Amino acid sequence: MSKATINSVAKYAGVSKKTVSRVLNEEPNVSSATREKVQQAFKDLDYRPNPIARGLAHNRSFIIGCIYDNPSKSYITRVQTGALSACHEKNYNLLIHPCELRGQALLDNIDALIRRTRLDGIVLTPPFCDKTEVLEYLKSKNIPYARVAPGTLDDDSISVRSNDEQAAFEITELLISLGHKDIAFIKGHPDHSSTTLRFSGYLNALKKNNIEFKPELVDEGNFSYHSGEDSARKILSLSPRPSAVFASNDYMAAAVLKVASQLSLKVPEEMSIAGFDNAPIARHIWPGLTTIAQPVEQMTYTALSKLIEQFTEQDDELPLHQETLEAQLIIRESTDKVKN
Amino acid sequence: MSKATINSVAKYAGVSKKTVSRVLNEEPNVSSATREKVQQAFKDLDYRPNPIARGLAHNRSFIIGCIYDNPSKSYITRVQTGALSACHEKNYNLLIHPCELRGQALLDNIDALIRRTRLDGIVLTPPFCDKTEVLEYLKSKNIPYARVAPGTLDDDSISVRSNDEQAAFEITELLISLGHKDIAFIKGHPDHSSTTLRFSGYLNALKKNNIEFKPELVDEGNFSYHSGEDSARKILSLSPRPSAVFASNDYMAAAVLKVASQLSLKVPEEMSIAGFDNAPIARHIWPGLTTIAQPVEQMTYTALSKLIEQFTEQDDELPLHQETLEAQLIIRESTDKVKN
DNA sequence: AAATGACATGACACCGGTGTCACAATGAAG
DNA sequence: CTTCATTGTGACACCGGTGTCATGTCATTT
Repeated sequence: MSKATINSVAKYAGVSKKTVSRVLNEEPNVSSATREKVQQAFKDLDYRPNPIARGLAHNRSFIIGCIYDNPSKSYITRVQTGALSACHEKNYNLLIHPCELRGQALLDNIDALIRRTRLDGIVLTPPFCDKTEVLEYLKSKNIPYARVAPGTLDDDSISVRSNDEQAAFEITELLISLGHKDIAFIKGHPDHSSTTLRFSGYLNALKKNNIEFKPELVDEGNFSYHSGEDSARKILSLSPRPSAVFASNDYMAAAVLKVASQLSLKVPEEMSIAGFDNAPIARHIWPGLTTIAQPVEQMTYTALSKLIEQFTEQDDELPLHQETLEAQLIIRESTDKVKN
Repeated sequence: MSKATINSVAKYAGVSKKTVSRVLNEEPNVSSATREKVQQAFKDLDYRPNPIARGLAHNRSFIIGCIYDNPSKSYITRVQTGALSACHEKNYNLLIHPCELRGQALLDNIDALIRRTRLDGIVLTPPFCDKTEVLEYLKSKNIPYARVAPGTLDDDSISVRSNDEQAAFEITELLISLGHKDIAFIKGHPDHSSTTLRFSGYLNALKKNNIEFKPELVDEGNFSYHSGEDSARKILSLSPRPSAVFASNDYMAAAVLKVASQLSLKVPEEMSIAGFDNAPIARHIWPGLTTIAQPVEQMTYTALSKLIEQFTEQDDELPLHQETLEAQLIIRESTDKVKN
């Protein structure tokens, strides 16, 4: 059985448990002869240190919490994938914690998580990464945190994001370059900073290309498929009808496609549609959606790696707390030249 | 700061730490006066016991692992939701562990997980719940586990599933009742037991309704959208073309819909399509997919609750280790009467 | 030859809880 | 008025690691 403890290893190797501990942690001042004896004992006894005991001694849990409230399962899964690979690399464990941004007891909820698990740090994903309330609470509790895809980089916390605004600008310019002038826009959930950023990329692209901004072409969604349907119905019944719709995410874009089908509008011949996020649905519907792929896994991985590194290198000031990764335009079948 | 330990509480209340521990664990033989004093101290000092120390003393981690290898993000998320609610209820933590069924070092991978975290139990989701190799390994290591949606109930482990075979039978009968006789079937991934069960439900429905089984109408997929596309292309180019397709999950059904669109085949007028799982995509595409909704959250919740209960009630033999929950037929727009 | 310092090692307390056991106080039974 | 259970309580060791400090062994310096 895997009953080997540090004591049994010490006895087996004929040294003190402290020496075993030294070998374990690669501390200096152990003779190579002793080191080898102990390492042989590790192998012979199939020993693994008990992380719980180690945690108690260090007053650490080696647990990272990941907080999210996001309707997109694929986004969540991608965040988890990135977070897990960072954790595994550094021998940490990941605890997932879905919770509601607007829940009445958000801070109590997070507090309960912290106390129940004694976690060492937290990864905040949208929309929590922009919730001042949460950030200040964590600071006051002295819980280190890292932010994934925040809207602002104004404090000195670890933040990794991608260039939402620039990407929205590019996809809008793509539509413009295809001849579209009346480009409708569906906004995302107001609690998410990406909503503002993407809208602003859209506006910038119009401005740069001297296209008049028409407020009636903008509708407010909330990133859900359902909200996209509502917005699409409004937008597609406008007269004159815009020739393209840029939705702030792929679920809403898919909803636009559905409504277009119901109205027997051909996509992309009569209507171009663009989304954002490169969710699986973007390639699971026909025509496939032109969209933006963000490096979600990599953002999370990077943020978490920085966070964990910060635990170990206590005094070295790392100035590179903030990073912006590139998003990528993906052109599929849902966008085409405007029909004259 | 939340520095309150059992020692500080003991001093504050003027009792020994053992007595505090007794109050914490609701042990008998504490006078009500003492109990109140200690409970007041808990409040005054805002004390929470340290789960790590408790874990060390008990040689427990209060961690449950959840192992999965599933291409469907929504399925994973639903499993997680169910697992989390069971864990929170019993003050356990959930560790997610995606890993590859066919990876060369599956058992090593699981072994590393166990040793790294010292977890108290494992939830196995498809396809792991049917992998004899894994089950036997866990038994040999004495790690308690619960199975979600296993194909067989032949051992005495905790298992919660839904009636896949019956559900597939019903959805096939629905198609038959709509007048379809040539109903194609796309199988799932051979490693998943649901693949066999769903196929067998399909066969039973044909048989019961005296419809000839035509092997050329069956194609092998692997639950992925991509495999569904391949199968759809084969099936839809058959001559004569079947009037309906039943795919073993919604992703493959969505792919059939895409291929049908590309061939300008109208769904459901010229072709009925049914899926399985009620994944988000089933209602995110147009027409919406007729499908089967399984109580995934509830299955996982139930399995995990039973598992955790088993830790506490050590000798009481609970005979209700196995349970089957009802799946539900959901009729949407993708199925209709056959055209004559 | 004695003093110095670098290195190697172990004894011991400690992290924050829990289990075991001893013991005092109380009440009931003989 | 003893005797004996029962109840309430605390001292102490222990879970499996880590930190601190003392000590022993050398090689180097003076």
